[in-house]
Amino acid sequence: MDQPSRSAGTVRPGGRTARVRAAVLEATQDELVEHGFHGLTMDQVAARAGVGKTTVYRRWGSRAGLVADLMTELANQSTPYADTGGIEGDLRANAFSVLEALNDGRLGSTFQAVIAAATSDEQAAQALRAFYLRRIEEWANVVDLAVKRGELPEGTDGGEVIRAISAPLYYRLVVTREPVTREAAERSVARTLAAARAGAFVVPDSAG
Amino acid sequence: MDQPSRSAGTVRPGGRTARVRAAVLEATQDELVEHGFHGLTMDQVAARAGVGKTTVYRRWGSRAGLVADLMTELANQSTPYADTGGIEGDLRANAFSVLEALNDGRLGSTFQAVIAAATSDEQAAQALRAFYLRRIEEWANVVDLAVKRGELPEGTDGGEVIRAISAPLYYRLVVTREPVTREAAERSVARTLAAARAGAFVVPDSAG
DNA sequence: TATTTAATGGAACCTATGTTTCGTTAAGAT
DNA sequence: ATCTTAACGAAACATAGGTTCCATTAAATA
Repeated sequence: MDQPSRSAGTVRPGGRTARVRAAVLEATQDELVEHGFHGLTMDQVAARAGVGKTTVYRRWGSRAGLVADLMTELANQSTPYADTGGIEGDLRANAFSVLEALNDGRLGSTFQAVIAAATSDEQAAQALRAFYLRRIEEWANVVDLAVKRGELPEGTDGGEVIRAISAPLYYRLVVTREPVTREAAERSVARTLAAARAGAFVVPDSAG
Repeated sequence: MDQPSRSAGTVRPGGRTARVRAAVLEATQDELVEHGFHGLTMDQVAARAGVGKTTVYRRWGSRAGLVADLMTELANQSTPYADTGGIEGDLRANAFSVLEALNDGRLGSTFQAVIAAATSDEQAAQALRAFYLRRIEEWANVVDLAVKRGELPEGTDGGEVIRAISAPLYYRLVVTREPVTREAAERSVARTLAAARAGAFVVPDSAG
């Protein structure tokens, strides 16, 4: 096979190629909603997208390649951090955006699929890591702003605060598989904020 | 096919049947370490276990069935909660036991596999949920003891505290796929404890 | 130790998944 | 408008993954 996903689609990305990609990613999401990552097949995706399966294999190579590309696509649509004027509002905005994403049929299924894929596929793992590290970095800004406003102690690690907001929600989604509720999101904010105010997110070697 | 994993192995569980199960679960773990859940095949497992593949299909039915059984087996080996005499020591003991498990080649691979399987298989999802809810319930005791000793506020939700200890570690393992370090475990304890002392884990309707 | 039959396992079998071939279509360039 | 060839897709093909059949082995019981 000619290199999947490398050569194909780069020289003439316009028109047909773009339409094929959109249709395939769309179909992939639909299939993930209905069958999960384990039940995802290249064949079904191709059929659903109205595209030759040869094309799907050529450009994406494998199921993991499909979900990795999907994740990359989502990364590009990432929304900027909120600025509500106060750290509590900002963190709530962050928690609720995660909450909504996880409970959205299409997005939630997609996240779970990529998480599953990433456990045994390096390509998917990288797409996943890239997505979250970018998102964390983006939202860490709200913490820096809060520190400047004097709402949180000097040296508070923004990235860690943002991780702490999301962690309990993903833990419920993927580990204990309990419903990810609005209350869970609110509690996560309250607890993270309590710890942050107590200085538990201050890193040893960062005093400016 | 006769009902997989229902009828088989229950009437004559001694001798050969037990040896087959042990060999198959052992082989499953080995395969998970080497190839991950996606690369796990019934065929390979059977060959590695030195067992007919018919047997594997008959008793476990699918890859998800294998990892679900593996998880059930681990649940039975679950160790009781620590009692170091202080809540900080107890929570550290909990965090370190999670840390060790996730960084252990065999256990870590197994957890990741079950998590992956659970995203699209209900049997695996149930085994996973059962394992963690049991573990959480078990360790929640250390929080109740701490409340009785006056170390934490009345009404502190033990299950939630234990979840909060683990969550950041699993989040790193499975979502951002960053290394799960000793420092991460220690930070998790410090932050959870700070929030707990501030009363952020007190549930509204539980004052005794 | 003999009997019954649960449980196993080799081998043949089948289907879905993945690959290769090659003719057709249309993007991009002139 | 014409040309070049990237990209697509139908169909034939290969094979790994999963299933069925039935003879063999050995638990459990007396």
